[in-house]
Amino acid sequence: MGAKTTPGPPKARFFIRRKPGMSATQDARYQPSQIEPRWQAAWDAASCFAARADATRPKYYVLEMFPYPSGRIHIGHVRNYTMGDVVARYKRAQGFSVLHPMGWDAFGMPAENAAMAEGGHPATWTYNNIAVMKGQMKPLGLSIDWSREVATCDPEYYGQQQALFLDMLEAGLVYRKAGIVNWDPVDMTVLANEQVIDGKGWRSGADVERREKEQWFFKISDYTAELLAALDGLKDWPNKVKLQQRNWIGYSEGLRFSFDLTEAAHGHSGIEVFTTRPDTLLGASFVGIAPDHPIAKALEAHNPAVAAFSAEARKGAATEEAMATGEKLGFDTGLRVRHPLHPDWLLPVWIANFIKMDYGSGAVFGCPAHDQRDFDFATKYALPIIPVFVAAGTDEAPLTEAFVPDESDVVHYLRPIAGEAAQTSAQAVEAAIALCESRGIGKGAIVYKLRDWGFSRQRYWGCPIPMLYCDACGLVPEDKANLPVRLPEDVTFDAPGNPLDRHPTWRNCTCPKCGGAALRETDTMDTFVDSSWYFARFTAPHASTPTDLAEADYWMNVDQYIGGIEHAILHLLYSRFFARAMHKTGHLPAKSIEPFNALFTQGMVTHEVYYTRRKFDRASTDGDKEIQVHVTQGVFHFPEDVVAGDYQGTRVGVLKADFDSSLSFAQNYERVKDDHEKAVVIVSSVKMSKSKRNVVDPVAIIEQFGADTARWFVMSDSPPERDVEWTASGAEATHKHLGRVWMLCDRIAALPADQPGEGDVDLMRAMHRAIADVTQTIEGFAFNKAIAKLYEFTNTLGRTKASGAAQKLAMRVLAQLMAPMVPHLAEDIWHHQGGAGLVTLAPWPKADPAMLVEDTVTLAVQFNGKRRTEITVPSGSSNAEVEKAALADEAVIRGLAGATPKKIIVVPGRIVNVVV
RNA sequence: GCCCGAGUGGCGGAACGGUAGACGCAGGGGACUCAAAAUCCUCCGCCCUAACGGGUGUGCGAGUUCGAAUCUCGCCUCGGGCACCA
Repeated sequence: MGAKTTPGPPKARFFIRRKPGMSATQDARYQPSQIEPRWQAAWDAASCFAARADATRPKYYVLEMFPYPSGRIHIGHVRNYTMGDVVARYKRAQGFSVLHPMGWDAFGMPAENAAMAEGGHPATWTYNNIAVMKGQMKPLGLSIDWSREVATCDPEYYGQQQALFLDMLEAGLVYRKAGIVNWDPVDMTVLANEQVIDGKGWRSGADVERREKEQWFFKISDYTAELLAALDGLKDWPNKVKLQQRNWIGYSEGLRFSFDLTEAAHGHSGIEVFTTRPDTLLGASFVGIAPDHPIAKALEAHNPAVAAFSAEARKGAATEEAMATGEKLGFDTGLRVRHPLHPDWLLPVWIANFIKMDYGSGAVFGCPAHDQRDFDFATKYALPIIPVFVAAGTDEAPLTEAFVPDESDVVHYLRPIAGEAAQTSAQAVEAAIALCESRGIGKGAIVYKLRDWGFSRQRYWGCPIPMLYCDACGLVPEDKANLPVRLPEDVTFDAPGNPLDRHPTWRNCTCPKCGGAALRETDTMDTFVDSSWYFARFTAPHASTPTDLAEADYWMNVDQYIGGIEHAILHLLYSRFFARAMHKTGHLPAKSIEPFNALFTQGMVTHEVYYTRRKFDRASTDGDKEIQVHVTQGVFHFPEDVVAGDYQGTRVGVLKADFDSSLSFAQNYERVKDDHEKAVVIVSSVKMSKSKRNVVDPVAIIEQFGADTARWFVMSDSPPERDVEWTASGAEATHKHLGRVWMLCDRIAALPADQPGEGDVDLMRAMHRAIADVTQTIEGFAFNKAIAKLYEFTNTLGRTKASGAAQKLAMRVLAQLMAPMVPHLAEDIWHHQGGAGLVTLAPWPKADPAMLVEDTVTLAVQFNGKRRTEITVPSGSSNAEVEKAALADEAVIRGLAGATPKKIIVVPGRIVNVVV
């Protein structure tokens, strides 16, 4: 931490003073390290957080996306789980029966990579990490029902996942087919389309190759239309997420029809295409097919020139460079098709690299005049460019680029198929589809970008797919009685590829159908399968079926789901599909096909980056010459090694090793500012990463300041959906504030209960206002505003002269309102103020509406909308009374200078506007 | 290229179309102290003024309105998502 005031923990340097009346057990200092473990033990002893299905109470299920057990908790985890915990504790106090579970997304490649790098077994690595991370999370005091903890790598979990798989297989939602897959050459496994980012594997970053392979698929396409339509019903999801899902599903409306080949080729008499622009059919100049189109494949087998071209086109399609430059490559097959509207009009058939086999039918008709991609292609290969329409009021002229107007713009059709000469393209498309259908040329069709989810992975550390290969019976599902199909423990990671393939005996098994010898499937499931149903498993984590319907019926749906925006597409779309599949197979009730009622996507925790520069010369070559080049390299520093501060308006730093604490920061900086190896440059906040060394370790924070400080800090200032910057001074200020609250509690506890005072009504008004505001802001996920209100109320309470009894009451309520954010401190205050039992179990306070009304109200007075002065009137004054009071005001009289106002607008409780 | 979102003090951020800058951080001044830390008081958008007070101000430009940070239109900048999708 770069604190320039207090570099170390706030220990022996505090001035300790005992006050009369201080309780014997209470020290004068706020010491979270003593308070926090004590109250955590008290919560455990009272099993405050065990979720019980209680038919007499409303339930509330709050869930944060479960973590991958990487080995250490991150400050982002702290923010994520604290948000969930604030909601859980608040809802519990509101009388809900709350389910707030935690588990581990425990399968996946890092465990295997660790086994490869360091030896050992993925299971050992994973379970060790879980133990460490759980140990780091526990001190946060999260109100989690740990009895429901699950790890997806536990056979108890993945065995039920296998049962679910078998049910889905039976329901026709799983199939196997050969297809072109995305192959990650580094991780040596298949990736889903969603896991390919800019042509690279989402984990390895390696260029993804296209390979043909037998794959297992989930039939997500059965639900495409529904998954799209149901997004509209998700009222409490961020629009951003719904939009991303909509784009991903990718809805297109158009016409599907065939071009007849002049001569049948390799058993094909025609080429089916899909188009969203049938209105441009008379602008056709070629038909393009994908290199993987069946006709192209057949030609390839007979023609080496086609084979050479296709090989080039396939290679190019996957590389980033090809996608960036967008170079169009084509090969004229020599085949010809007839235009459906004019059988004598022949069009050439080209193989083109920009056409994808897995969208539409893998073939398009090219209309260069109205599609930029086709235009580029036609220009390169000298194909005709025939305009179908022109902008309204213009004549036909040679095109330099494709003319693609907005679909709601009216254009003038030179070569219309149907409809008026002047119409929008949306109207023309509709008319063209109707005409084509009536003439038997194709059919209106809807096409989606979303494809089935290929989920087999050639890895060890995943859920085995419970299928067998029997010579006699073929592909056979494993008998449910034999589940779980366990991963073998004796595996090696000394060679690339899947260790299950290499295992000497694991594959050998008995066919449940015929009793003969069979071989197991060695592919395992994508880890996204594991996370697609864990929320349902939490409702009955130890049931002997995937779920227990009675429990699922009580607890589902997840009322509030909280997690990162990075899961907007993959995890959330898969989970929505799984919920439907689980309903179809009888594992979830109908109400749960949309499993997450409300979704909240939180921002990241960021930190500024500190670096110094190292300059040196390095030998290099320039052509044949040996030369010296000057190199500048940034050297990153950890926050705890830097003292940051302000120097002449710029935020800069000094390395702690160079810092002389007897001098001011400016003096320190002046000593190093001309030395680039010592003067620390600070760049604004970015996502924490190990390579930039701008990481803040939550464990260190908790040790230094306590869990409550960490919790309060990550909830304050920034709205939860936005990124929050972690600053050393901010964390320290938070700690000081909590210390002040603690001292205030101490002072109020020492007051005699019968001590008289004045301003009780004002204090009670402030208290009820605070209850109302904090309640409302927590409900709205505006935790930063809730905290601002708590600061305000604390300041009021700190200044009040009210009676002892009123102050004690206000202090107890303050503890209750703070409890969701800082539960340990709240318990301590509650205890010292004589609150009954645990504040965690106390019912949430209710604001008295009568106490929210003030006696008087202050109104601003404007002249023509500009604020001039303000007046105070009794609340409930009529508009006429307010107007009279305003006109009697000295500043208003002065401002009017004898003139008569044209109009006076009175907004009750808000404003008076005098129009002159 | 297409689709979203956001621009408010030195900083994080508040503001049912109604007193812009709540609350916090940082900073200035003061009290206490031999001193420091801690604590407390106080000031704090910018410009003019000794002060009272006035002007100006929510990325830029228009518009709607008695009144716009907020609504509409057009720009600019930044961030995010998708992308040879037929």
